[in-house]
Amino acid sequence: MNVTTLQTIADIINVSRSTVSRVLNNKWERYGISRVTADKITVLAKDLNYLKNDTARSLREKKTFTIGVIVRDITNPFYSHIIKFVERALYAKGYTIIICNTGYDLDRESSLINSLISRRVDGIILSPIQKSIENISIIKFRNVPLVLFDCNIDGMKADYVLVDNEAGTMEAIEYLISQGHKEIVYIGGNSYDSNNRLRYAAYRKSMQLASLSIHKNYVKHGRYTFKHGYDSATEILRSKNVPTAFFTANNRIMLGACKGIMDCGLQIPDDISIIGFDDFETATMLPNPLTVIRQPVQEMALNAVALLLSRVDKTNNIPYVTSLLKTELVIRNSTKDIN
Amino acid sequence: MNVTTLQTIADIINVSRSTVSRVLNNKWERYGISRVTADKITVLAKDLNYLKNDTARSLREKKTFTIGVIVRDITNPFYSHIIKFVERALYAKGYTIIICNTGYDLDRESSLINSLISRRVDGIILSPIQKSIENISIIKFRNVPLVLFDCNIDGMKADYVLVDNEAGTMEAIEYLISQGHKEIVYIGGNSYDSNNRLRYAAYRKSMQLASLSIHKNYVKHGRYTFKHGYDSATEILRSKNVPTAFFTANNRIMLGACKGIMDCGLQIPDDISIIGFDDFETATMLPNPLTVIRQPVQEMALNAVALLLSRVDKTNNIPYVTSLLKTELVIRNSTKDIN
DNA sequence: GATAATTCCGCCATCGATTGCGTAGAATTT
DNA sequence: AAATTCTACGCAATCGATGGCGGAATTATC
Repeated sequence: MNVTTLQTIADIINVSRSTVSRVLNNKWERYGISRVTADKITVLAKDLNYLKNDTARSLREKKTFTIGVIVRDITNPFYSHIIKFVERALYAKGYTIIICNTGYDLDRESSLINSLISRRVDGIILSPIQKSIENISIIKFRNVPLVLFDCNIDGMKADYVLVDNEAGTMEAIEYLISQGHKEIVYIGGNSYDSNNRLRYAAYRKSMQLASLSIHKNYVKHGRYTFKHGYDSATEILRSKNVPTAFFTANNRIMLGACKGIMDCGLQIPDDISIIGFDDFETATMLPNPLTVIRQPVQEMALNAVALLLSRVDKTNNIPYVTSLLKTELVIRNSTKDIN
Repeated sequence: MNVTTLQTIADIINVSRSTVSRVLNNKWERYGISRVTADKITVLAKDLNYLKNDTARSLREKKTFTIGVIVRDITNPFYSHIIKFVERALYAKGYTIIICNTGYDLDRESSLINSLISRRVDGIILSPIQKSIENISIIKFRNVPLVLFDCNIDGMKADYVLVDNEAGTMEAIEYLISQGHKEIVYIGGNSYDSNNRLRYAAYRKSMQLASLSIHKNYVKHGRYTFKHGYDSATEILRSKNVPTAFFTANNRIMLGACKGIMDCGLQIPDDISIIGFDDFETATMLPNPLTVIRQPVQEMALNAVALLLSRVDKTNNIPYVTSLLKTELVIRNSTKDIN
């Protein structure tokens, strides 16, 4: 049950633990330790299966080589892919990540943040809930390096990694309009969510630019869930005014809407066209592959990591950066030209 | 930039840090500290935003309240759901989880395990690759509590959380047979993977029990990927012997196979029936909702957590436990009765 | 032979929190 | 008044690794 520590090794070879530490950290030359001693230590450490104690090292160094990553929903492929890339990039730099899932719960987010700070993580990558302003303030108050992604918090100066929601949405809506659609539905997320607000604003802007009016029943805000997409779609399709196209604000809503459309006995894209935010694996699996707005997931992850590490490494006061990435309209086959 | 420590508080109130520690850990009564002092300390700690330093505590207590969770592919919904439930359950018990993604890479798994042990995690939940035996030995050698899930390693005694692959597969195959299918394809994962081996064996057994022969081109082992499913399905469907039903060993393969079937111009379930392992969100989204074998994800997660914590808490030597959970055949509409 | 220059490494404080053991002073008992 | 019992804490060691400063021992130089 006894674990090998520096002292164990030091005692056997009859040197001090400083010497052992220096050797095992490859600093023996700098400290003028003879090759003979160094070799003895190296060999013995291997024989004893010595593994450094990171908690001790962290305490002493005031650095844990740990990054906290907080997302809203780990089961959403958008986030799980982000996590995958973030983990990979950070691991390559010697960091470990602690992943937290808020499930869009503000209290939970707050408590997770406190826990991460208690653990003295070297930085936090956070996909905040819109109302997270106070939680975020705590992080800043503690001077913990922070990168926010996927959500803009009004009035909160910080480093951000975001996509250009406006351009992405407008490209999609204009594409629909170019195909002759005039009755376009918007099914979005929480009305206070920044992504949703921006996407909605862009939708309105595009419609306005084309002098198209928006039927008031054609806008549904709600949760980013399958159910919301499904319910909204069926409600609209069962009303007397039936639109020709749908725009959905995320992958879950899109899936729900598709299902709703199909359950109403309508075909995509023959009866209804649809475009949504987020690409995902099964987008190509529906009877007609879905046209989507792809977010550059890997790039977002890498940018977030790079931004964070630049804060972690240097104590410099770079001005806050917002990395605004472009989306891509992936045209498949879920819209129909009705001109 | 200075952080509040116990000493900071102690100095201001003129007590020792022991006293502060005892108060903040709610042990002041036990140590006979007056309520007056206790209150002063509590109030001041709040005023100064004191947050305990977990690295220090971990070092002293030889306990980190951290659990490592290693999965093969975090972007697979099966694992991301497991993680979600594991995280939630452990968080409720005061633990934080470090998530690692091996991507089916053995070296990476080894290196991740070492890193977790260096960090002195209190336990590890591992979804191993089949060849992980040496990696696992390291964990056992270090005496780190361990639960393996989703994969059985031959000859490795340990705590396991598994599903009953045999019963689950047989139920599915027998269901197909009961519908009159005789030509049933098996598209599986890596031939050395225990899940795949068991599922394959069960498939053979069911076929044999029904006195059905297995065409040698009707068995495809490979990677657990969309591509493998797609390629296998199209290859088989383009050959001269066309089967009537497919069995697929996981969600990714199933999706690929479905796409392959559709791309060959065939309909599910009219032309081809299909059943696969793993339930997933989009299973209901295809033209015809997919009949699948559902693994009890939440139960698996909770069992793994419970098992692990029982090892962490007590130093007792409970004999190894294998928690074998039942699957459920979720009948939707991807198979056709051809009797 | 004495001093200077190397070579090689140890001492000890430090990071922050957590107890086991002990004790000063007040209160109470005999 | 002496002895005993409480009350209310403090002291100091400990967890394991790190690094500044210093110094003994050996070799080189004059």
